Amino acid sequence: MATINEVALMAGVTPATVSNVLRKRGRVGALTRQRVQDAIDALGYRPHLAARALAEGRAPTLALMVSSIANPFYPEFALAVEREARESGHFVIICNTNEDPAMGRAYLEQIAGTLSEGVLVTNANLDFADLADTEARGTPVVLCMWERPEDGPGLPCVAVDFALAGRLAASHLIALGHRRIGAIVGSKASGIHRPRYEGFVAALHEAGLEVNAGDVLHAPDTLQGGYAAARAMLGANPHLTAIFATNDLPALGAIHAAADLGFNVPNDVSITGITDIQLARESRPALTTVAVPTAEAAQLAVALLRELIAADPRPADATPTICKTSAPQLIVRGSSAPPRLS
Amino acid sequence: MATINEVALMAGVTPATVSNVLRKRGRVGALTRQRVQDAIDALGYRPHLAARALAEGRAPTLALMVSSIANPFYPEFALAVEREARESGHFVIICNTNEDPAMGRAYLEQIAGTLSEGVLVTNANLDFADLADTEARGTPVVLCMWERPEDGPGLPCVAVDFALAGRLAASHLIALGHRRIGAIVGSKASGIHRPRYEGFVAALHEAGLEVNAGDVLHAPDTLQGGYAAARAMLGANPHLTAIFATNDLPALGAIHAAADLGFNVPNDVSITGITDIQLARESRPALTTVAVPTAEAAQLAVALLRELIAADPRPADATPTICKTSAPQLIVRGSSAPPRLS
DNA sequence: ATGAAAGCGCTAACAG
DNA sequence: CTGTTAGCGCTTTCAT
Repeated sequence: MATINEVALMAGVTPATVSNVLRKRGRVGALTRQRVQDAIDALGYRPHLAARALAEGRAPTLALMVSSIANPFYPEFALAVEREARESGHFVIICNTNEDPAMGRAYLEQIAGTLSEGVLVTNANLDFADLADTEARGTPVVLCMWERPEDGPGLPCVAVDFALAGRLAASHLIALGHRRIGAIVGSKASGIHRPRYEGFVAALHEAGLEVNAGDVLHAPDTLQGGYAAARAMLGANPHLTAIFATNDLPALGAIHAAADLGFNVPNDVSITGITDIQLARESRPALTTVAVPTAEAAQLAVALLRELIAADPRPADATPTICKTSAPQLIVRGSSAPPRLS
Repeated sequence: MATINEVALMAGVTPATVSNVLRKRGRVGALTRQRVQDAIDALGYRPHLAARALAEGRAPTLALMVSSIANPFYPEFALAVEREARESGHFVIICNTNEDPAMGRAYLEQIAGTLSEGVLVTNANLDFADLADTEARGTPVVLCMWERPEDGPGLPCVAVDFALAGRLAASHLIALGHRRIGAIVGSKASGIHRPRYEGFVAALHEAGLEVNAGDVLHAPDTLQGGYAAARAMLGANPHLTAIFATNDLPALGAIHAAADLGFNVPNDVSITGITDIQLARESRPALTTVAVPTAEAAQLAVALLRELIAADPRPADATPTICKTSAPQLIVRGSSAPPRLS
């Protein structure tokens, strides 16, 4: 790897001039610039990013904390994050915590502020204290897609109106004529998917419908989780005509369960999800769901992170920014229909 | 962010001693070590990774080049890569090329050797010349899951026996009694999935079966691609009793197409894929496929990369290592069955 | 318009 | 066992 010194030597200038050429700082003669450029090309010189980071007192990367990139939701999110991060020349380091707070802490301690200039956190099961520490140590942290900002660690956050998402899905089912609607609620950690469920409940109440406790099941936020829950639910309550799930994956699992039990989806039972992951439109029947602005959230989160980085040193005691995405939107597909007349 | 100097100052020692404590180099008195440790704790000191990288002449990250992390295959792969990379203290930077060679080049030029110590390449549609340049500039590059090492850029490679994979899937269908088998072959770039298809053809020939040119369709390596291809294929050749796809995603698409055309899978038509992505076992009917050792390949690739990094300066004119994974394995699920008697 | 010099935070000899 | 000294490659005033 050629260094800036070698380039300078070859071009007969000092490293400072080479640096100026590189940063396009203008204050360089056309002829000199050409000589430098030639040397760069001849040597195949590329600036050493770690060195540059050190000299500039910044870091060229952002850390993206997720529980597992293999969870189908995150790849789409990560892609959008990377795209936006590139705008400011940042690279994205992907940090899988595997749901283990200790692993999350290890990541934060190692790279926050030393290799990554900022940290983006989605549902990675991290200790709030670790996040607060990171922030206190001077590295901006932004939460994204957090269910309830008000219950969080009090950090800057990009919020999605998940309550509205729940409400939209429920209203759709109600409008179709469903009166007995089961709910599969993500159970991971405490409170996850609470707002979605609350939106669901609110919509039912407004329509004068009861939420039967027996029709609400908590389940892991996975296909299998939804499958098991739906199986149990449909087995116990054959009068249900619809199932509301707080996430797409369990909803998809519920569709499988219904099929296995001999129910036709959507004619015997309607099923809805929330998020609109790729798979939602690609499975059969395609899933009626409430699309959450994933890419927009990612973009806003990175932009916010960037602002915080630029605002260094951050104004003390400022209340953390909460930034809202545009509203979630109902997407009607093949998994919902009016209930059978019976 | 506290620096090593501040720690040293507080502990009444020099930075060198602090460094020794950090690296557990032993040559430090118990009492001094304690004082240093206390200072570290008091200050919340964390070593600056960029600085360390610069001083050590190495980089703390590995670059993972993929075309798009949103392609369902990569997340599983990336997860395994990260897991293995952590073993040597490396972080993983995810580089989505979006199928654009120019974008791939930009990534390589920027981070190879300056922020990343090594580059892991899967199917990211990169110019071979760019890879060769990267390698020539001194940054180890390892190819992984490459279809045909012999046709590649002549770089170290972790190879999967994809021909065998094709053969296994085909043999399975033949053993079930299928005689007229269609093929959906990934068409992205030239030659992708060639070995898989060749394995398929070989198995058919050995069984004395013809490959009817009309029964072979090229399709994009996606669900929709497989859907369209299968629809066309089943529409034109109703005598087909099975479809062999060179990848899981198109196979899954084919299942949907068959269903939409009123065919029962597997009773009217059997369908097989290759890879065994998560979705293969989670969709209905679950996909009969040939599992490729994804995690193992990732692990081997990172290990190989590590070796090459350690072997710096690499022995010139050494022929690039080719490292083989264990064999792919047939996984029979619900999408394949004997053909109807008729 | 270009050069000289200092320093970012850390590590790695080598001395003592 | 601990301190001294020199960088790693780059940027950035401040001179000239």
